[in-house]
Amino acid sequence: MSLRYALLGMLCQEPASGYDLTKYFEKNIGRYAWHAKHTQIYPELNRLADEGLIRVAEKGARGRRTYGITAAGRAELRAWLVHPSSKFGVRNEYILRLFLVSALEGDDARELLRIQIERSVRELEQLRAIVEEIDRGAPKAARLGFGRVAAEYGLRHYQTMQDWAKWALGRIHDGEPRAHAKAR
Amino acid sequence: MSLRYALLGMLCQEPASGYDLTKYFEKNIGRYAWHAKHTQIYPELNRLADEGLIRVAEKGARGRRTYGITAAGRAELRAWLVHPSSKFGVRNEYILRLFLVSALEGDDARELLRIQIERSVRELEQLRAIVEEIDRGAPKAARLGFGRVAAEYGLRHYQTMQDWAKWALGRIHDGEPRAHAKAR
DNA sequence: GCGTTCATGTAAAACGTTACATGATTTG
DNA sequence: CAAATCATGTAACGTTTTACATGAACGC
Repeated sequence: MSLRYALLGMLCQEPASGYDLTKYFEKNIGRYAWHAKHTQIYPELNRLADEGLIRVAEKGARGRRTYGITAAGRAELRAWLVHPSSKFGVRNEYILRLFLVSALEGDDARELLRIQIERSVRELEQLRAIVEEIDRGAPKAARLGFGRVAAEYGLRHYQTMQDWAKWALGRIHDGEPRAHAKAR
Repeated sequence: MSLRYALLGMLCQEPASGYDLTKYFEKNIGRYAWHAKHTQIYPELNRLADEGLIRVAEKGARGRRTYGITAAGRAELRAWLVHPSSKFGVRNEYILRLFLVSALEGDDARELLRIQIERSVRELEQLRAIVEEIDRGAPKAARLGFGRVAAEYGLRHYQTMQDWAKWALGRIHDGEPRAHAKAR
């Protein structure tokens, strides 16, 4: 059910085609908030159009259809955002891996945590480059999806992950690796 | 496919029943890394047992079966953690909502962001209480799932979310709400 | 003994991924 | 004119949720 709201939210910012939206998912929103592929996006767009929440605003070359949000669509999105819905449903394999690393034997865990930290350093470097590019003008890129907002989140998120992984590494060093490994 | 590794990871820390694991998912790992319900956990445990990756270590009252990981299970988990698999597949409705808020009209967005920030303040307070409890002894709670490691992640994660939401709020205030609302 | 928590399951429906498919337009 | 990219789709399969189901043990 979240997919439709993600789409409405993106179309609320600016009109876009299914192809555009697929790219936004890949680059921005899909990296941090919600992931979807074109095979799910196209049918959902057709459904949203049938329900009158979005509408074809423009037809382009190669059968391209640019959709815009309707008043009904905006109302639907707003209603969803306002209503509490305190239930989560997190799925993040990257974080899962970091959690599970700490279940391994001490040496293994240390080695794998170090690798994960290195990876997130590289991730951060790439993100910093993207943010700089956006901030130094690049007006088109800035508007794509949730460009700047997403990038800022990514920056803070990966920094947090890295700090946490280092904290976890320190904890393993400090002698309390797996309380139960000994007890077994 | 991630579910089975989440289960193996938890059983690697200490033996547990399907019922225990369901609770760990609700309280710890499911809040930050991977979410699953008992209707998915029980069949998966039976499959893992059939494959020899886990085994019934103890039978208790009310049909309770406590599983322990086998050597094969540990090897399987390790192999998965070592191999790169750089593809993400994030799904986090909470973050999605924060992203989408910025797609709304200025006033609406400000109001909703404030509500979200208040929520995460409360969330943080609860977490801090849990962490304190764990650190002040509470040896059983500390061992459940990824208790302390998960709580620390949660702490840092929610603090980051809150800081980011405030940053986003400031950005909306500073006159650049939705570049395209005007252009249309 | 009554309500709650413990403990495990099944089946249908909804959601999401993978593999397959097609053709138009642009770029070099 | 060949390769890359743009652009949209369908069908089979796998994963996850929702609704339904059952019964044992514990606390009051």
